[in-house]
Amino acid sequence: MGSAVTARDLARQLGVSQSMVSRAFDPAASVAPAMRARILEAAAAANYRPNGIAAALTRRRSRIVGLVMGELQNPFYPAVLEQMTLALQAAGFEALLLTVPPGQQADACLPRLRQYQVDAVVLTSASLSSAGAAHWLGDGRAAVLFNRTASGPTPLDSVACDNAGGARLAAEALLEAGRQELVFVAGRPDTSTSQERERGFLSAFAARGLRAPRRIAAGDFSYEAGHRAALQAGGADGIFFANDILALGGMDALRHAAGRRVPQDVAVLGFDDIPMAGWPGYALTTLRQPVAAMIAATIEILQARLEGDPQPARALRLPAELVPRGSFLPAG
Amino acid sequence: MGSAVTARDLARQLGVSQSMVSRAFDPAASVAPAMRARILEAAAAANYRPNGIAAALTRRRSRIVGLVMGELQNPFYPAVLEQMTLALQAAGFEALLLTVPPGQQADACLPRLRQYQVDAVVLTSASLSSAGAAHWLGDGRAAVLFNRTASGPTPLDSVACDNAGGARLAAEALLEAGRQELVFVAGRPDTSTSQERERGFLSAFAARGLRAPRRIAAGDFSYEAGHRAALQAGGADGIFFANDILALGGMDALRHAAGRRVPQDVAVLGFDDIPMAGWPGYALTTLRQPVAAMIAATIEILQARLEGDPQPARALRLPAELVPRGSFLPAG
DNA sequence: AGGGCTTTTGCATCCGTATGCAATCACAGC
DNA sequence: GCTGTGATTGCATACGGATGCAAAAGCCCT
Repeated sequence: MGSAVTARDLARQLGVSQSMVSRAFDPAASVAPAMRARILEAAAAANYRPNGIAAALTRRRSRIVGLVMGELQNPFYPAVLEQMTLALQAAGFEALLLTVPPGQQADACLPRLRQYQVDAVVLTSASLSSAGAAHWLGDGRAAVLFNRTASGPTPLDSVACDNAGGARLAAEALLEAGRQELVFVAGRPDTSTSQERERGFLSAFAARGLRAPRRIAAGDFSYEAGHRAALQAGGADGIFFANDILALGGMDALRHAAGRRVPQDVAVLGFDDIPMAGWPGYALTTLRQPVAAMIAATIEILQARLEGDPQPARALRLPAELVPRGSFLPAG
Repeated sequence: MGSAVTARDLARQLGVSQSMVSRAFDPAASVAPAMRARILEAAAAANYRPNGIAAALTRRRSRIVGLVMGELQNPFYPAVLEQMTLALQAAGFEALLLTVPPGQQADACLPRLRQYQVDAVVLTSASLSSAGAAHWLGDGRAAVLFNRTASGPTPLDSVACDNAGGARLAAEALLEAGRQELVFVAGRPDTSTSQERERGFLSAFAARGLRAPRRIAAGDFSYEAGHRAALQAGGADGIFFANDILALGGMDALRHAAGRRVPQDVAVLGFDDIPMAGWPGYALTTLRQPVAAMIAATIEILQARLEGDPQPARALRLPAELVPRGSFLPAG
């Protein structure tokens, strides 16, 4: 603390000005190569690193990105969080993690984020009101919705996977396998993921002139909700759950409570491809989200926006991939 | 950005000095009640909040706590992360999330944490070298190991659950139930959790003058490792896994690959009580870590240290609780 | 050698807030 | 009404670095 070396200390020690120390750390600054080398060497020796807080103050850019997470109990997100943090670090940002207190709107986090001069926000789970978004963006800060899409017209960029397309794949595979009585289990109704997956699933039926499959509302994206939903599925021979965690709960219900065999009696499909989907006890056939690509895209968009990219907001969609496992083996 | 209201703006508008605005936000400062009310009201109207970055600069305290996480793929940690973030927020801190790139020492994160003037660090999974710890603490910053204990003599505080005691409970329950051929499955060997759980498990045997149970090294704390380990368990009639995720992999192996019934043929116990342990498909009997209490203790220690508490480092242990489920029903 | 240029460097100042210190004010006691 | 005392307030400066601007130093050419 008192022992922390400052740019001034280093400058004095080297007999140069503090500005030069500052510039030596800015690759874009014009500094004689010899001088830069001398400074960086001395800095390394003294264990000096520019104070990020002070830099943030003058630059009006903190290089901190707020990560607003909810639903951390959905096993899809920990992996996202881990990779996102690493990717942000690699891009030169730090990640400030905010958890939305259950039931709250993400808008509640904005004041705290502004207070810490966060450059950008990545929102998963929770979304922003368009008023909140407009306010935030108006300040020259960036925001990206991850695995989510804004409902109304919005100035927010979003990155998600092609939920509808993935769900259509699920429906087509089930239909081609000759499954007759299909069911869709919806998750949290106010999420774009659940809505889009439902829409995509239905679209395959419409395209073939079939009547829409039965729909069960699980209420939210939890194991327990999936469990309950599956018990209402009656004699369905194919169930597409809005995400994996629902599907796992559903499979357990089907097998242990309803006494039905998966996949012989009933095929089960999920969405996300969380680690547990691959466990032999479940072997859940599912649609894999291209997480790595989604994260890369997110960061690219953030950086572009921070550099002032004036494009209108985009809703980027990356394709989901069907991962066949034991809970349903597609024909062919 | 340009539109951000500063304390000066507000002060000018109110015809007072900037200092008064600053003080109005400091509950300990002496400000006439009427003045404070007037300022806070105007602040609210103007949507003003003190710039945390600037405050951090003058205060030499950022009110940011670094959270160094690893093993985010272990479902025990997401819950910890979520609660920890909420608790830190409630205590007036922000959480900066750092992921240790796989295989790296947490020391690698310290420079970045210093750079952002983080007040304190909470380390889960990864640990600090004692040199790194000494350096960090010497700077007036705090650090706490969570769910981990330092191996050698160390100046680091730690909060964990009583792993040895919990493991002893597991052993005693198995022995009292008359299980004869017991096995301990170790996790990552260099973690205090695995070591202590093993030690505690063995101690129950020693106390009864029984020879030590068999030991299988899973290698790390993953589902797959647990799966592999269980296949080596032969005719064991009771297996205590160093944590839940190992136990789940083990149960699947026992049931689906080894064709053994749980709990009739073999009792299975885990440690942590992750959400999946409660799923009906597993119904894993396990030792619950008192996560909420551990987090509260962690924050309490952090705060005390930041206020200069000179106590020697403590290793706090909170008791684990046996949660009986279907994978092993203790006698009585 | 001198002029016109391009790099390098240093000087000052600013970012937005906190805080020690001195000035001011309010109010009680006499 | 005047002085003493404590509560309020304003002033000035510091925190650690970034950066516009001008001064200084090279450099190339005629």
